[in-house]
Amino acid sequence: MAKKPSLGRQKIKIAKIQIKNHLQVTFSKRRSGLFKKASELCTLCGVEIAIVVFSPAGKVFSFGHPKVESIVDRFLTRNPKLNSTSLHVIEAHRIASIPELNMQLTHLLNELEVEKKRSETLDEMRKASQSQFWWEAPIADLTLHELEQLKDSMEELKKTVAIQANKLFVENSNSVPIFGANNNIRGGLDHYDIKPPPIISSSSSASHIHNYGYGLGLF
Amino acid sequence: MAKKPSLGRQKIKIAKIQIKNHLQVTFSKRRSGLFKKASELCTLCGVEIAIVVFSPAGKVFSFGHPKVESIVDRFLTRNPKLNSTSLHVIEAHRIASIPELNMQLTHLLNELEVEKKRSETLDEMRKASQSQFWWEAPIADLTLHELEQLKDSMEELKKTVAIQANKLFVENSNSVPIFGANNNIRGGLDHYDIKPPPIISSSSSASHIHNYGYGLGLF
DNA sequence: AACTATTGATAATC
DNA sequence: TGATTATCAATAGTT
Repeated sequence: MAKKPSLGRQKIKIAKIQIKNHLQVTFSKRRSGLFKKASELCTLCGVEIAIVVFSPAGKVFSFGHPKVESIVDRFLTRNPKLNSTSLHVIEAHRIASIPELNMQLTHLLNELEVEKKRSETLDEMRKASQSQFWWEAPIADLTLHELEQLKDSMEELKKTVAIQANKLFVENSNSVPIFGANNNIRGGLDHYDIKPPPIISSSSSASHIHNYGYGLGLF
Repeated sequence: MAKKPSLGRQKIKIAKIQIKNHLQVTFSKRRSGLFKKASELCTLCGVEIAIVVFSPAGKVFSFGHPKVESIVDRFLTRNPKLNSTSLHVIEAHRIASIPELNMQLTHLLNELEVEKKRSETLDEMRKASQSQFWWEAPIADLTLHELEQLKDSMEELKKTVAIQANKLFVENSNSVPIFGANNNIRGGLDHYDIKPPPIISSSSSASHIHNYGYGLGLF
């Protein structure tokens, strides 16, 4: 009888797999392969790795050692872990900068007052506008699904605020002491200090709208 | 003549490599291998991947398609892309003449929270610096233990700030029904977002940051 | 960095 | 899913 053993692995072109079932299998296999490679790299070289994958189905898979959050947070804030040496340096600056901190705090309290007044004003305006009609409409008409999405959005905002708080802390803990060491640096660092960056970041966040056509409404 | 060809690849144990030189070579090889696998997975399965690696030397290497920031941001906020349904909802609300005021207020509340957080942080730091005298001792006199204490208290502060951020959010979301009445939160944040400011991205060309991107001709 | 013998990953198949 | 196998691709050790 002519046996037909498996052809075994065949060379494939690196291009989008069209057969959905096939794609799912390949995704699963290669994802676990990728995570395995990552874990080996961790062990062999003692490095820290985070991997985040959004599947075509919108599921999120992640690998992280020691922890995805800590690594991506460090990446986002561009803050390498402080070793004791850099702590020395930073702390030296901090000690020299307590008066500067106070000055900043005073300045900030002023800013905050201004912000509070502005927001109070706008809140008044909002209340006034409530007497109009715009919000009589929607919520009751939303489907459960849509309500869940609203909930997600709100949770995202909550999370964003928490994350930003962390970022602020880390940024402050690094950049503030430097202020005391050199007044001229202050202006430059102000950019990535606190103020919600103006329009600039809109371009980066706008880019998430474009994918390459392989998302096809799956999200 | 009896040549002595390479033994070729030999099996290795997955454990931390001790020989530094060897480790560096392996790290380099396997890192590029990992990124290549990731890019293949992107192409084959049409998924979005972000990888961040902190090398033992503290350098950052990253791979991202389409963009590390957008992916990790989505991961952190646990918020999948808006699908056409929610986009439709948003647009419906917009057409229904939701006042620009709402967006501005959302933006402003964000700013205010950020300002509050900032001043809280600085206030904490100021208080800490006033009450803990040992900080003011010459840095050289600090023991390792004291430095660790410092680190711990900084981390504690970070947590406090994050918690406070949550409280603020909840308070505001209770007193400002606008959040619930329209799904504009995401859209609003897209324009006024508190992402890591773009300036830093210029440091991706800085010597200590190494980025690999799918679609940049690197593979 | 380039080379090659081997191991390790995985495409096809069940 | 999970297992098998023939093959391809990655890489450890060497130059």
